[in-house]
Amino acid sequence: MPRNDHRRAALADAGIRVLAQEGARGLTHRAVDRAAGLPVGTASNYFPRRDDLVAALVERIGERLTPDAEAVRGDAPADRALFTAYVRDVVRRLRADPHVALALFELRLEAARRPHVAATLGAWRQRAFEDDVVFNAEAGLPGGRTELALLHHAVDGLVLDQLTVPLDTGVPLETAIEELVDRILR
Amino acid sequence: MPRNDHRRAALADAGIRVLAQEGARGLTHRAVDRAAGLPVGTASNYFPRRDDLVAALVERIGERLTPDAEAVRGDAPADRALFTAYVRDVVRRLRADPHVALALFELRLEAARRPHVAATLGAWRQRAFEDDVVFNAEAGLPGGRTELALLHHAVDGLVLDQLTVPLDTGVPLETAIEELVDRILR
DNA sequence: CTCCTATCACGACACCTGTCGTGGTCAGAG
DNA sequence: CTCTGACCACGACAGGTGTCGTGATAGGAG
Repeated sequence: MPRNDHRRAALADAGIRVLAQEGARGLTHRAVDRAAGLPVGTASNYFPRRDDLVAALVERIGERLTPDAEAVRGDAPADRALFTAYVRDVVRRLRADPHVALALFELRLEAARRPHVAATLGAWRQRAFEDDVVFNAEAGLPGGRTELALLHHAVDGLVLDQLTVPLDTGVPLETAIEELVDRILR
Repeated sequence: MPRNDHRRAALADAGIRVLAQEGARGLTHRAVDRAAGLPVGTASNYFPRRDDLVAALVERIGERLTPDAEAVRGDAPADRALFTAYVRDVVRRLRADPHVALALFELRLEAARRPHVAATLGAWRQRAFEDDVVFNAEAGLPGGRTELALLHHAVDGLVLDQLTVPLDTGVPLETAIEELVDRILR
C-alpha cells in the first residue's frame, strides 16, 4: 500500500462523494478513480481490497467531522442560547456538505454488517460523544450525559430526515432545533 | 410482469432480508431468488429491472409496517402513560424484526438518489405522520403536530443507533424512550 | 377433449466488478 | 553518472451482474 498521504486523502474524499451520490452499490475502485480524476487502478493500488477502501472512508470522515466541532470556542455566556447556537451550527454544517453526512449514514448501515467498520466507527462516535460531555461540563453549558444522549439521537434523526425525504411537519428546521434543545434540556 | 401476489410478497420479503443482511450492494436478482428458495430467474420475471425490485420493497415495507400501528387500540385512559406505551411499542416492534427497519433505512438513503423511491417512500411516511396526528387528536392523547414531529425524528435516530452501533451513553433504552416522550411533550 | 393465455424455469449475452501481476518512472543515495 | 527502491499506470482474468429471450407447463374456456 503506497503512502502518499495527499493522494490518499484525495482518493478518500472522492470515495465519500461517490458513496453519497451513488450509494454503497456504486462504491467501486473504478468509480473512485473516476471521481478523483486519476488513472484506473490508483484506488486499487492504495486500497487493495474493498474493505480497505471502506476503512479509509471511515477514517477520513472522522478527520473531516471532528476538528471543526472542537474549533468552536467563544467568550459568550455559557447558557442555553449558546448551546442552541452550537447545535444549530452542527446541523448547518452537516447540511452544508451533505456528502460527508450522507456517506456517514451509509457507513453506519455498513457497520451493522461488518464488524471491523462497527469497531472503528463505534469507537469514533463514542469518543465524539464523550468529548461533547466533557466540553459541556467544562464550558459550564447546560445538559449532562442524559440530555446529550437524547439530543444526539434526535439530531441524527432530524438530519437524516433533512438529507433524504424531508417530512412536511409544518415545523421549520430552525424551530425544530430550538424546540428540541429547549425541551430536552427541560 | 406476473401477478401471483403470494409469490410476489414472498420475493419482496426475501428482498427485505437480503437488503438488511447484505446491504444495497448485495441486493441482486439472484440473491433474492436464493433467499426466497426459488429458482434463478424468478425475481427477474417479477421485477424485470432492478428499480422495479426496489419499488416492490418500498411497497412491501409499507404493508408490513403500517397495519400494526393502527391495530393498537384500547380502553386505557388517554394520558401520557398510554402515549409512552405506544412509543415503547413502536421501538420494540422495530427492534423485534430488525430486517424491516434496517431495510427501511437503506431505502431512505436510496431515496436521496432515486426520485421515484423518494416519491413513494415520501408519500408513505407523510401519510403515516398525518395518521399519527389524527390518531392522537381523536384519542385525546397529548402531543400535537409539533410534538409528534420532534418525536418522530428522535425515535428515528434512537432506532438507527440501536440497530447499528449503539452508543454507550449510560442511558438504558427504556429510560431514553420515557425521557424523550416526557420532555418533548413538556 | 382442444386450445389458449398467464405463469414460470432456464439459458445466453454483454458488461462490470475485485483482485493480482507486470513493467515503467523518477527522485535520491552512492 | 549508476543503482535502487518506492510509487504508480495499466493490462488480464475469473466471477458476478442486469437484462432479454425462448420454451415448458398448467389450468380454465370453449
